[in-house]
Amino acid sequence: MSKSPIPKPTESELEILQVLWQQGPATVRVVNDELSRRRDVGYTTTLKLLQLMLDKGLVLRDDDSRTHVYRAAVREEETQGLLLDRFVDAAFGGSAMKLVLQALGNRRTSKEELQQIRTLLNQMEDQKDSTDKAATDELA
Amino acid sequence: MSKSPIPKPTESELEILQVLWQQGPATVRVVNDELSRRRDVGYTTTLKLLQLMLDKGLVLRDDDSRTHVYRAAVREEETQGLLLDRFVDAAFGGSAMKLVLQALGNRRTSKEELQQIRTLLNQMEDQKDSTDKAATDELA
DNA sequence: TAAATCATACGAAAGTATTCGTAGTAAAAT
DNA sequence: ATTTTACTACGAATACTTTCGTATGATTTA
Repeated sequence: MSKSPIPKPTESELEILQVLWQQGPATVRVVNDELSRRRDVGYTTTLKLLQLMLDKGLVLRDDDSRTHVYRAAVREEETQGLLLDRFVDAAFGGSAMKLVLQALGNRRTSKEELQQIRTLLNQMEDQKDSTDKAATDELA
Repeated sequence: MSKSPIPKPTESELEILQVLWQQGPATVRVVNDELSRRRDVGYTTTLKLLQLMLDKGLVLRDDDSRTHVYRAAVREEETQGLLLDRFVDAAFGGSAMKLVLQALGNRRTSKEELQQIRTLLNQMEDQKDSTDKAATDELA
């Protein structure tokens, strides 16, 4: 069995996934109410989108009761990672570094956040060191 | 006169912009040859795309000679910044930090690149310090 | 100079995404 | 019990993107 070939969500679908990731399983009405806070969108539009997403395997639904409950079928980090890869290719010619520098540079970032990144950086360097050592040991 | 409302480039248009940013002004043929290195694309398709981009104001062209020369009308960093903002909203619910952590986390990044980020981080902290000090001075 | 090559313009088909109207039906309100 | 409200299904209109074929004309080659 191979992993399901779930397609890349479109922009609208992503909007819905955000709601489901944030709120957990929800009815069409709840999703639509949430979307409506941001922009004008008809109920049946949201319904149709959720139905299409069900077909694509992006969401699952519980239709035990008449009012169906939808939930995300794809994990947040995984999906974001996938989209990020594509985006880095499309907009930054594949250079994740350029993207990171842009994201950090042109933006107000709090000290706490900077520290968070620093911590991650340290972890990565540590790991790289041990990797390098392992590689050296290999050769010995 | 207000600034032109140049639309967000589509994925194909972005591909072309990448070429123009990298190579500088180029003919349709050059752009198409470059695109063809990556995927199968007809000459008139590239031509049409460039013509549409001209309409939208994404590129400019010099048609003094029969073989037109196109060049990007939008700057690379600016466009990337714009797209990045949209992407952060669409895929990361507006959290640039989550994006950066993802980008750094799920990827092999060289020591040099890590150092590059560290340097940027230091610059940002310095700037933040001086800003804080200025704000403090204000209050005194 | 005739034929082949190379270029642009443009219409239109094909593909994909988004939106909404309408029909049908179940549940709730009166 | 009848009316009103809430929900799903589905077709179809609209919009946007991408792709290509064909017409037309200029330039180069034989």
